[in-house]
Amino acid sequence: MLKLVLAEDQTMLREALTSLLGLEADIEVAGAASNGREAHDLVRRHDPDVVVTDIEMPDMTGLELAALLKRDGARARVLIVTTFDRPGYLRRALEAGVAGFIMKDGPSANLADAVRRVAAGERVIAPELATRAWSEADPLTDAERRLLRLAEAGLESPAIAEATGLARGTVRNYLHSAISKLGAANRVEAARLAREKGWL
Amino acid sequence: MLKLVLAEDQTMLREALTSLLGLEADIEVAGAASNGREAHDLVRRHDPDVVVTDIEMPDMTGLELAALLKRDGARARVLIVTTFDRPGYLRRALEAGVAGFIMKDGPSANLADAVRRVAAGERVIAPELATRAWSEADPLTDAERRLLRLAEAGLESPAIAEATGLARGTVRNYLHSAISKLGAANRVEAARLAREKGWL
DNA sequence: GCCGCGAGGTGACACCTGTCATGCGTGATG
DNA sequence: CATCACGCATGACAGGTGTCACCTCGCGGC
Repeated sequence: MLKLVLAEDQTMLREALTSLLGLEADIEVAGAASNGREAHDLVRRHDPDVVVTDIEMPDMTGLELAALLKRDGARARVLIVTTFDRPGYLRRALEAGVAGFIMKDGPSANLADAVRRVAAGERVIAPELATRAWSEADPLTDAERRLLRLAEAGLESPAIAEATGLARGTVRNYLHSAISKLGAANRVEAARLAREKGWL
Repeated sequence: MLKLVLAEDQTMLREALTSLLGLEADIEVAGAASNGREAHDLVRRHDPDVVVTDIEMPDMTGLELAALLKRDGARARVLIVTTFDRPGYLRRALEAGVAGFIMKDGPSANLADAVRRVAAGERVIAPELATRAWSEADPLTDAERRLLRLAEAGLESPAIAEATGLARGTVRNYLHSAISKLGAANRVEAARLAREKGWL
């Protein structure tokens, strides 16, 4: 019997997956959480074989959860199930030592199958992503990422400088650097591109 | 027996919902589509009692589908199931004559229930949204919306002017108008706010 | 006919932005 | 010790942006 913990913030999908996985004869859903922190608690309490988790959740993302479980030395193997085919996500997931990474766009029959294979020690990666994961590395520095996030929200350079403690000129230098690394025409496009790649 | 057609672009959720609704004794899922256009075909073919649809889908959104079915004079009643609690979406949905509007964040047990009530002629609206729907009307004109969408992608005024056939000055006038209507500091923030309200 | 109105446009001004050259510390590496 | 890279900063310039006052043209109402 495979014991698993589920983390997914959308209630309807969480409950639907809980029901469907529960129907499998060899799988038992020990707990379902709506964010990473709750999931972390559930893992400590139930010591499951597999953790199935979304990425984008409030409070703690699935990627942060995976990194935390790795640090804990938890026995559970992590299977990421996500909406977004952002290469950066897969890359960060692999760095956090996850055992599987599949997409919500794939057929749901894949899910139980992936859970079994992950539990058996296999590594399961959505094939359409496998080739792209390492093809494009995140070229941004931490500072550039931070400023891009602020620019994305519509802050102007003086406001960003204020918020970060940097000089206005430095803000523009960092953004310039990000813009040219990404091949964008301006900060707005740069933020959009970085977000699409999963680098933000 | 209630016959229904489902439209949802995320394969995993679509299949999960199809299974769960199929388990209900009084509900039959006649077809499931991954976008609005496919769903429209399925409705014509199956003439269902209820259409359960997501909003944000490629090719044709759920809101466009609802409007189209209304124009067709289709018998089917439409139940929107969405991730986003954007007041503008609910408002547009009501204008398109939908019979129900619930959120994926609600418990999945609600879904079958909502389907039955919608089929029975009731109107079902997620209570947390009902009060907010008409509280804030979309103040934007069509031109402003179009330009905001382009600005959001990172285009600059000359490029927007080129794309729309307007003069550069006019582009700035429209954006200025949108910015001040939304109480934003610049076009980027304006686009973000409008998107959050469901006006874009 | 003419009045008003709204869509679209012009021009000017202060400020923000993207680009680039250049400078100054500090800590690592030879 | 020298120097080299790196993080942060400055200054200057062309061009984009936000704001505002004002113009023009077409069209429906009176």
